Amino acid sequence: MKLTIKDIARIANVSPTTVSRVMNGKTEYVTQETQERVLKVIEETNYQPNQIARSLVTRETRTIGLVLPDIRNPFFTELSRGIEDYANQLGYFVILCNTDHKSEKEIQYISLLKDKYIDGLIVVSSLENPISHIKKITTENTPIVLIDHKANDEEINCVYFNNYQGGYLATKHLIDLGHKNIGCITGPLHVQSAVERFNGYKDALRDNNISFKDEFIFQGNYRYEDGIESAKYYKSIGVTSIFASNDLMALGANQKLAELGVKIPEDISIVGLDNITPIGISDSFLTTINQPFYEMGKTACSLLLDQLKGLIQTNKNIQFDATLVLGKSTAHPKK
Amino acid sequence: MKLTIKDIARIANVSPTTVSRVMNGKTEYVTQETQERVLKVIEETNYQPNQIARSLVTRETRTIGLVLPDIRNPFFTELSRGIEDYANQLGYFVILCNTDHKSEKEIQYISLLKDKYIDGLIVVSSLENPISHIKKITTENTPIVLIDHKANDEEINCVYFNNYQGGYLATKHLIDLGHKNIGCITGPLHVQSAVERFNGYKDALRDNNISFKDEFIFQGNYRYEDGIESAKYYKSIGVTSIFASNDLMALGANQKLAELGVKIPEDISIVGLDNITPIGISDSFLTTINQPFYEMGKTACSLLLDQLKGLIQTNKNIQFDATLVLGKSTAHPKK
DNA sequence: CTGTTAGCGCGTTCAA
DNA sequence: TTGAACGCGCTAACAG
Repeated sequence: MKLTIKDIARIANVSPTTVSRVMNGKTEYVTQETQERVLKVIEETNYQPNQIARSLVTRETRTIGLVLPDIRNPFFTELSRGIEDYANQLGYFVILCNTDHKSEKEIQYISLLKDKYIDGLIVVSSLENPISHIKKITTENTPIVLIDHKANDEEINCVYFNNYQGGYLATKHLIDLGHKNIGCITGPLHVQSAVERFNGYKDALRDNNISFKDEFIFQGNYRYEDGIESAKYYKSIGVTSIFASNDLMALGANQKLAELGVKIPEDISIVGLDNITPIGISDSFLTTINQPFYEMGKTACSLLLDQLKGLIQTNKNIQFDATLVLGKSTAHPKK
Repeated sequence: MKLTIKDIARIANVSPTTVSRVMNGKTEYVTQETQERVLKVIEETNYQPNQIARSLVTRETRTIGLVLPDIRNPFFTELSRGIEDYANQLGYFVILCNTDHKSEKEIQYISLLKDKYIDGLIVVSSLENPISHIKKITTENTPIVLIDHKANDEEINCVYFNNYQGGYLATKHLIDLGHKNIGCITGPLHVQSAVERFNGYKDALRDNNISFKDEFIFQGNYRYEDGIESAKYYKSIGVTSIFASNDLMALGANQKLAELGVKIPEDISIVGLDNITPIGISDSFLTTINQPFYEMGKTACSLLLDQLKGLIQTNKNIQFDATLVLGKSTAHPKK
């Protein structure tokens, strides 16, 4: 049979309250003596308080919910470790929910997790209008952090990556190497991040007096296969370099181009974006733009816990910078 | 302010007990009429019962703990999705804890999660003697499933992969292709799975009258880098094929051998084990042995939940079979 | 400094 | 068929 606070109290010859006080460090009003006596009993009996009962009265579960599309996606794996490491360090547990990019699943999970079960919520949303949706199903007082989304004003806490800067830096790198014919594999252009990356590409060209050419654009969908598909096209039109809007497509293009006998980077330079480090690819092969997933997760979690503890009141928008990671997939164009 | 069962009772003009009965489907003794009235109020007020309070009396949290070394490892990512999909489908949440292969962290997590917070536990242990350790910190009645471990008798529920068969099949495949000089990159031989895979290799040779040669063995540590390191050695001693005890090492060896000008599979065939499908590697390149991570997770979870619900009493050991997955990294040896 | 009382929000007797 | 009373194990308010 499990021991309760009453048992400990009886054995230590004190009241349950005193035991509670000792456990919770409210030791200011407890004699050194009784304190030691209680601690000894707790130690000896290996007593652990019932968290459920405790939560019922304190109204905190020390558990946060993490809702994301799919943990198998390397971004989210890394992100989740950032979140979990931070949370666990502060004594919080993390409940993980995969939505598979489905709105119904996302809404259902959030609704289930809601304010009764968790202290806070971190969401990588797949909804069209996440803020209004999520605010509808959660209550005022549930702290929330949105990842990969940017809010207006201080509606909600947001942590996101500067996608525009990512596209800009990637393209600028190619320009700096001397490239003028620069292809761009875009992401799905109904998605914000893809548009921003694309805008970065366009502005980098403009700022360096290189004219934008429609035929250099290949619309992809962020998938490895899109990179594969683009390869034949780019080989045929003769660009000297390619900016792929994410690493998956960059690697796909690289793979297929190599198969087609195109030398990377001698014939065509490739730069990606995200800096996922897939197993089995020699490190530092791909030149890319780093997106600090782990750090973003950590920051999201710290933002959440700070709010939870009342350390901050206002919501924040925190943007993470893009940085260039040099690899072996880019070089000067051939003369 | 949050609504409680009392509020609903008052609004519907019944007692809290009746509301409780309606919510829990104990409707046998409730008039159709009152039932509808209560349901209507619940609907209108969007009332959701407090799970904490409920858990305090029912003694179930509908939450399970998942303790594993590192979610970033593709095996565990896949495994966790198998577990989560199954759990969520049945209305359970999953709390994820990464131990980074550290015994202290593992013990600490399990101890924290313990029987008060969760209904059951799934563990991929890094402990030397997981069963005795884990049984010590958990109580009798906490259902537990161990993954990647095999128990004697019915001490505990276990789900594991037939590593021996994996090593055997991989080696047999090379033999069937006509190879006689077959290298083996082993895993860390203080780990059970590595020993079993190695034994599979040895027995496959023996059963086919190929003598075991010490110089064909390269001891690795399951890391990509070990594969890289082994390449030079294998090139120098002139094997025609290599069985790598996991895919990571297989891919490492492949990478380095290619750089050294060795053609795969013409000069050297490579077969791996695990069937992880790393992003950026063309699908089906590597010939390997499939380990069904997702299925194993699902099975582990179903085992746990069955036990939770009292559907099964005895503990089970469930073994998963190895299957060959043909890729492009193996071929007949040159004459 | 310590203990008594009350109550968190539910499910579960037991009596009506 | 319904409801009043009790208790799950704990913390908080108030006395002493």
